[in-house]
Amino acid sequence: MLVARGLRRLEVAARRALHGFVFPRSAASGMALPGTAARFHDYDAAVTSCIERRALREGRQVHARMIKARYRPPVYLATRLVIMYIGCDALEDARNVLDGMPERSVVSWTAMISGYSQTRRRVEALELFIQMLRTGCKPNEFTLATVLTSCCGPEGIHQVKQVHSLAVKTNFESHMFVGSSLLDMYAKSENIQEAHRVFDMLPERDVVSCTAIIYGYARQGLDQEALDLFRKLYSEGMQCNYVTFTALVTALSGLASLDCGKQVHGLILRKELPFFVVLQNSLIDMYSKCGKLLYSRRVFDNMPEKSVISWNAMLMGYARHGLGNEVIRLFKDLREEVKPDSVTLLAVLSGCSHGGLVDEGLDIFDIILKEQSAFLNPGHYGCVIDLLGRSGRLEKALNLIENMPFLPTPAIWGSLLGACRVHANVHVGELVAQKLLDMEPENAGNYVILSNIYAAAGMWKDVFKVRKLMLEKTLSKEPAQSWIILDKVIHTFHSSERFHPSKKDIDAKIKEIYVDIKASGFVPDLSCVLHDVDEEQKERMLLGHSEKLAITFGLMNTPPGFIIRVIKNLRICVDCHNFAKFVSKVYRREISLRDKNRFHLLRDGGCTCGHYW
DNA sequence: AACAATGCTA
Repeated sequence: MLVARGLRRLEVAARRALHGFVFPRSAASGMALPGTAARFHDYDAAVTSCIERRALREGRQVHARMIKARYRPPVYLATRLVIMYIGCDALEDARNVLDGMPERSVVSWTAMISGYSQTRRRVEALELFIQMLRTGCKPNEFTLATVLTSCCGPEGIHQVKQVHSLAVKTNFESHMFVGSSLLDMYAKSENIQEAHRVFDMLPERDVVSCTAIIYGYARQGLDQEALDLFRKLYSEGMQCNYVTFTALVTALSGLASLDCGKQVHGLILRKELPFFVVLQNSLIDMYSKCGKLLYSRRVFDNMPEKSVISWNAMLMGYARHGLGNEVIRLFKDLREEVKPDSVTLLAVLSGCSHGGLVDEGLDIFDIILKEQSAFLNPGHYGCVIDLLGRSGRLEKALNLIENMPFLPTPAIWGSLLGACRVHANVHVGELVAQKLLDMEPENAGNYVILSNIYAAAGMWKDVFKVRKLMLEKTLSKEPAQSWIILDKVIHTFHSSERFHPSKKDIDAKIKEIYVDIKASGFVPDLSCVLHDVDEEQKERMLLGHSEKLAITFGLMNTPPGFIIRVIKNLRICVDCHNFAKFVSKVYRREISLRDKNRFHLLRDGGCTCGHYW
């Protein structure tokens, strides 16, 4: 029985994955309606049949027949009606039946709460749950597991804690379904310690709880921890299904570890799982974030069925790598297969921006404005402002911000400020910076860019003013770090790294490189240093940047001709970008640099970003 | 009646 249920769940999941959550409905009516003299068993059989076939129209007829015959269904049968309506996505009808019930069972309440939960109507789910408690009905393990999935709004953590305490009182805390849901919700509200504590308390570790905790780490960006935990649980014999692998692959996208990614992909292939769109989508994304677009494309091309997300993941991959023409080509193919959504449009605009296809991007934006403007959100405008900024049309960008149907977000102003830096426009830059500093006075990055703009214009007095402002506010930015993966070992570097075991060798090598590239024309960009120190010290500080250390380490530890893949957690600094360009030329090495936003592929002194990022 | 679930830009 249990096994059969498990298999059905799997099948349901597979169908959902394949058909994008749309269940096939029964086509023709094949059921005789209960007659006027019908009794409980006749109605029960009819409603059950409708539940199984998700036959809404017939269900309504049965319900109407009951009313017409003045038949008052007992709690059980009325509950079945609620379940029937929910299964047919007719939530309002279900609610009407529930509200009309003189008595309700735990099952009736829970079914309705579950209906709201599954359709993301969280507020209604929680309100109904509270109403249920007020009437004195005691929740059971089904209710708690269900209602928890609705505790993920902004107030989520408080709600989770309340339901948690209720679970403790009712002794369901360690119930597998309740516990899994609980740990997942803690993880979703960024409370991974508590999530792990709940996980450790569960009587056993099943696929769902293991997957939820691994996903929890991956979602927080604790990718290394997610991978380590998977390794541990896997060696302890944990069961895996396609959701587990989806979680794992997501963690690997964050780590950008191509070797681990390939290894896990191999493991997945050996498991001979049936086809799941979701898992394949995560593989497309993983390979593109590891810098292997060819593999992404191979996964993409081999999919027997694609969802719009598959296309979007592939588009984003091309966009991240600055391959604008590929984005536009794939977008054309996409429109013949699926309906674009707002993420598709974002990917296309972002692809045009990263690929330097300014006019093409603006044309596409015009078409979108005419045909699908309902899809547009501030993000799309952000991409277009970036596009205008790239081509130096800063006034136009400013104009668009003022006339768009949204309030500008800090990110949008930030994008324009970056453009002002690239095009050395102090006038617009000051204007934009003023808005931005008002909105996020604590964001150190904005001060840095403004001071870069002043520095590029030689306005040293103003540079000093901005620095002073920063010092007064004692702002600190997220510490920069870069990493490189060699032989499946992750080597992480921080600025002015002091603890790496190869520190001495790296220092020696970086000085050697410095001499070589300077001889080829490299000039350090001192405006990248914001500390008020003398020039010699500035040069020394620049050499300590984490991406330079990682590149140097890669150059030392890989054979000639080997591509150096470095990942950075923030945007790459101008001086380091220049450094990498010269290294690629002088040492004849390709360098793939993934920063927070995109890939830079440096080859023979040039970069795929076109020097705008 | 119930737990985990892919893509998101400057």
